[in-house]
Amino acid sequence: MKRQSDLYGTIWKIVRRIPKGKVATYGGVARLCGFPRHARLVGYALHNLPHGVDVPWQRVINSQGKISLPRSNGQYQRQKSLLESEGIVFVRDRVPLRLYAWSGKKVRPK
DNA sequence: AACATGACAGGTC
DNA sequence: CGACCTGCCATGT
Repeated sequence: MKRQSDLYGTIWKIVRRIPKGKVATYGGVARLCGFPRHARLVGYALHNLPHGVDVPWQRVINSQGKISLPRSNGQYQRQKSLLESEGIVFVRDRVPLRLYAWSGKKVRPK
């Protein structure tokens, strides 16, 4: 199989480091991977996540602290349930900042 | 090679 | 806080 970009592997590796009971943002994961501004790639990597691999994809949410999956088709509820079963609390569909694994500090090298 | 897409983020209004 | 626009960059057609 064509070894997809190592980027995905790196991303999955970082996502695996998000402790249970905590969450991280796409941008944050990208930053820790050493690829600032590749937030969309993180989403892409998780979307292409093969079944069976041990990656807590549900712990990654967007910068607004919300789930980035469509409410239709049960996708949204599925992720929410997984997080709640790990102790994550939602306040008006948002995860409190105190539950973030890493501070969402931004790096603006520009 | 050109163009469209996306599980995003940041800034503006 | 919400709606909108712009920047990003790997992927797929």
